[in-house]
Amino acid sequence: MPVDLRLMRYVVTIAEEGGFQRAAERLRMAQPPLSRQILELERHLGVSLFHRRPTRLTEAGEVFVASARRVLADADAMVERARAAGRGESGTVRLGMVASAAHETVPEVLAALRPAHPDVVVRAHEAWSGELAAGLRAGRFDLVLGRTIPRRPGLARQTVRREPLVAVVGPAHPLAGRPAAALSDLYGSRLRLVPGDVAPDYRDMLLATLARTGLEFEVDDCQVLGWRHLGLDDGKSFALVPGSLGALPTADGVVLPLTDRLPAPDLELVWRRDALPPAGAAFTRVVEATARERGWLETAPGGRPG
Amino acid sequence: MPVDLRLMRYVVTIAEEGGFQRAAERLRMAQPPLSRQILELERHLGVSLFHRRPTRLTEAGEVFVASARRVLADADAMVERARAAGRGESGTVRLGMVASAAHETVPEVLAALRPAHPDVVVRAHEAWSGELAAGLRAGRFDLVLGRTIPRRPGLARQTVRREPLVAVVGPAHPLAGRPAAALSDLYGSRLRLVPGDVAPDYRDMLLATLARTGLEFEVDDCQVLGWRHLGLDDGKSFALVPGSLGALPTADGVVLPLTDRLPAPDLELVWRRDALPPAGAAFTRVVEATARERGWLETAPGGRPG
DNA sequence: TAAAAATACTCCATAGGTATTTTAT
DNA sequence: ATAAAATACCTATGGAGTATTTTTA
Repeated sequence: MPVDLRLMRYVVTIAEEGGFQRAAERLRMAQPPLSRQILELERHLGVSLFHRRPTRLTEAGEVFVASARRVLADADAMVERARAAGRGESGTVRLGMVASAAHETVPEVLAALRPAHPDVVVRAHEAWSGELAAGLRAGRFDLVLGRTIPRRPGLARQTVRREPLVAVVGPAHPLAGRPAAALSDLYGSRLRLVPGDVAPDYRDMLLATLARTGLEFEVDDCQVLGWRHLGLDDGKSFALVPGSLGALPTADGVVLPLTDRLPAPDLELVWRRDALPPAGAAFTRVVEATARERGWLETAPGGRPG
Repeated sequence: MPVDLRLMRYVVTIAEEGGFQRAAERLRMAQPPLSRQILELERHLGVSLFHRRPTRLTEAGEVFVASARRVLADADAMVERARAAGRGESGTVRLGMVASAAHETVPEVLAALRPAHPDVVVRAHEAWSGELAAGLRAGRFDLVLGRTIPRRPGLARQTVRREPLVAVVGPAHPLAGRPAAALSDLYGSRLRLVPGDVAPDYRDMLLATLARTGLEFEVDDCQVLGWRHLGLDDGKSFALVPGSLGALPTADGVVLPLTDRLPAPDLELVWRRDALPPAGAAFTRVVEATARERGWLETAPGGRPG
């Protein structure tokens, strides 16, 4: 005979009402089954919980009631917590993101998330585009913020931010110090590019955008990964990065806005349609609201990439 | 539909086994009813707890399981705690005691109780015999340690300590400083006695014992109650107290052992047979053991009062 | 296609109801 | 004498079983 919550409620109610009859009324039942249930419970426990006539708790009954109150309150709270988790009000989001989102976009989203969903924990991991797509498919990420995550059936996405590309040159570069430059000014400089094995789609997208300008650049792959090791100190190399990353202080780079207003690939939030936890859904709603508030989606003057 | 412990056990087991079939086996039941119960629970909560094929917890399920484990452990512990309370391993004993027990007897009993029953709390109140008997009848005390509690049907008792009376005199009394005295040496001194309204039976018992000696004493009631205000400084008064109280340092008294070895009324533990809490029963067992160990029941040379 | 969960139905154990007796004040 | 709890017996809800279908990896 399991001691279940129903019996705990019975004992607590009898203790509160000070009698079986009144307790039975409050429990919307008749007195005899209540008496019988308690007697069976007492027999099962091997202790009597109540003195009878008048009805008063025994020492064991006091102990039982004290614990039962805790258990009942816990059980109630549990139901509410589970429902809240189902609504995405608590839980963990495993977020993968490119470096160009980690600098400005994600911190602003997290700042908006905290007051709205204080019990949602975000575990953010920075990774290259290739790793993001793979991690999403393998279930290591719930959500991914990236720029050229391939479209596949089963993946849902939402554009988060459109922004222009800016050039970064080393301090020794002839254009260093200029307030802005046209892409044609950089002709003859070498384009330092992320290697194809870690972000093939991003690399292809960037090269396609450049191809549309009609200008051809010598391309040189970065050997040391990371936005802080672009290798620009030779005075004749440049890199192209999304505008929101341009403000990031780098060890060897000087930002050079482009008058061409070349668009960077859209920053998108991507998730597996069949595996989005409720907290992740809440996260997407916050991202959407933040993007609208900050005007991240207003099309840049240079147009958007097709 | 109440979320009871049975359903919690189901969810926890499915989570642990990683599947409905294996969980059903461990729960000694068939798989279909288990599936149905979980589906109904999920419908009731408005959240799904498991992803199916493969079976894995949702965020809400994680929350549910974490809470359910706590609740189940609490419920189990509750049953054990209630049983322990029923065996007297925890609980509160409301003890009434005369001052002559508070000094030496009760502290030694409590010292023996603590290691044996660490969760039994004793609330000890010092009171005169009359108040002890009344408090016991009224249910204010579970147990009473007194010397002349009247015998009544429904009251159970157990002798705790037999000891001789000693005389106490003031520093100015002619016998002060003597190592001992015979009762006859005190002839002519005034007997300071507890007033009849607070301890009538004790007073009567003492006077009867004295009457059997053949000596008659002038009797003078104490006006200020308390063993520290015997009023002995006139140099011609004395009091008679149980021996274990004689060692108590008093402001105005000097102990004078009696060669007559007059027995004090037995110190007895008394309780209502119908209202002894389990912790009280444990207390009586400890008292009995302590009395045996300390030799409190060895009859004093002077014999015992009949 | 094979393994696992969901559906359809059936049954029965037990929580609860009604009538009555017992018990303690 | 009366009020409250216990006992006896009955009813029916819902939890569990068996057979089967559906699903997706």
